[in-house]
Amino acid sequence: MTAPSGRRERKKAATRQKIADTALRLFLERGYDAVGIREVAAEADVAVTTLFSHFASKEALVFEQDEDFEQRLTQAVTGRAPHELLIPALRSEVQALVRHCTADSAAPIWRMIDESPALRKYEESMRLRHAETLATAIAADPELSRTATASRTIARFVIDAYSLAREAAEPQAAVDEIFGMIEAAWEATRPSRRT
Amino acid sequence: MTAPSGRRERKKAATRQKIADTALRLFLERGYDAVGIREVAAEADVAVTTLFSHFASKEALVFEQDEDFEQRLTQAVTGRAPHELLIPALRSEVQALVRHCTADSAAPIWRMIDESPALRKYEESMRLRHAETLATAIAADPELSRTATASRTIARFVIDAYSLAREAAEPQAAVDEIFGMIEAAWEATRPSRRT
DNA sequence: GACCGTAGCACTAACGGTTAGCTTTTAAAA
DNA sequence: TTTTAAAAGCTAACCGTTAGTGCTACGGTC
Repeated sequence: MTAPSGRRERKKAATRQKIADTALRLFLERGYDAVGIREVAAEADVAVTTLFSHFASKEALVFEQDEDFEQRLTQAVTGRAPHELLIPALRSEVQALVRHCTADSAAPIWRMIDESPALRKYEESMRLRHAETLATAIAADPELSRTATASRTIARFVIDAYSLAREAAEPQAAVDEIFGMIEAAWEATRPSRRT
Repeated sequence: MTAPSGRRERKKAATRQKIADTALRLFLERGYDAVGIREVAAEADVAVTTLFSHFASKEALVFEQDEDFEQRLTQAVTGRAPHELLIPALRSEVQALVRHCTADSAAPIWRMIDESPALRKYEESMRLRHAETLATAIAADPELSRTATASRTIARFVIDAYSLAREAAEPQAAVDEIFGMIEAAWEATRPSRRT
């Protein structure tokens, strides 16, 4: 029960991947709204219930690897070198993430997302989850020692930076501009010391 | 056609109000998820299609007067006294909004919202709409003259302040804390002058 | 006051995402 | 091998939402 040793896991992962690939392909070919769940399931040769045992909702099919995103952000906090400053670390991670999702190859997917209200909504609440996770990581860092509110706030601001930059005319420049503001906000929360 | 003169409008408004009141009552009595649209319509004595001609979705029944919220925020920008500073004006407006929705009388409604994922999602995307509206108001103010990105960013931050403070242990204090950060971020965007 | 145009509402029937209940397959453990 | 439980399947339904179609009554016009 504690040592899951192989084949079953591989098959499950394969099924999951096949569903995700099929879904994305159909969505890009004919539009997200024009493709039904029953159709995706049929094309991936699985039952509808199987599809929903792998993905919580139709929208989740599109944001298949959103956990990567979440982990990269928290990694930027928890995995940074000793005494490496928080904001610059987050800035370069967000820079990378924005570059990644404004790349030409990702364009059709994001166009699809922007065009579907359901997908936009889903992404928005995903971002809030990510902000909460990031806030927890920031609040847990003993080097930083900020209040819970300050941690949550900065986390939100960082996620906002990602979201705003992605939609800006010049994403890279927008990241820099917004992080200038975040840097200032962060400095304003520096706890007063007695040293 | 241009002079809507009375009875029809009153009847329509009455129907709308009756639906909203009935829905809210049922939702609070038995829980948002436990009450179906068909049931709300029956209790309000209208057809389901009528209900949907007044409200775009089930969630919209709960956020009936969200336009007030939006207008109060933009008013805080466009309607402030000459030379009155932007951030303090927004701060007191957000302070008022937070006080309003953390009042005891509003508690059951917000508890209901917090407990329903659908309602949370809906509120989240509502907030993004509000942020965009606010951003437009800020960008349009000639006294401020900030970039489009800076305007959007500050607008997001302000909406974040509202949302974070509402959930904080001490909402009023949280507003002050977050607005301290926003103030700093805003200062960082001050356009360089040649005076 | 009679006459249209149309806004508001009703009804039925359906569509699409999602879930519950129950059975079958199949990998892993004994 | 036998047992067990996870993974997958099928059916049938629930619920929010919408299309299609008509009826009714109000508002403006002659």
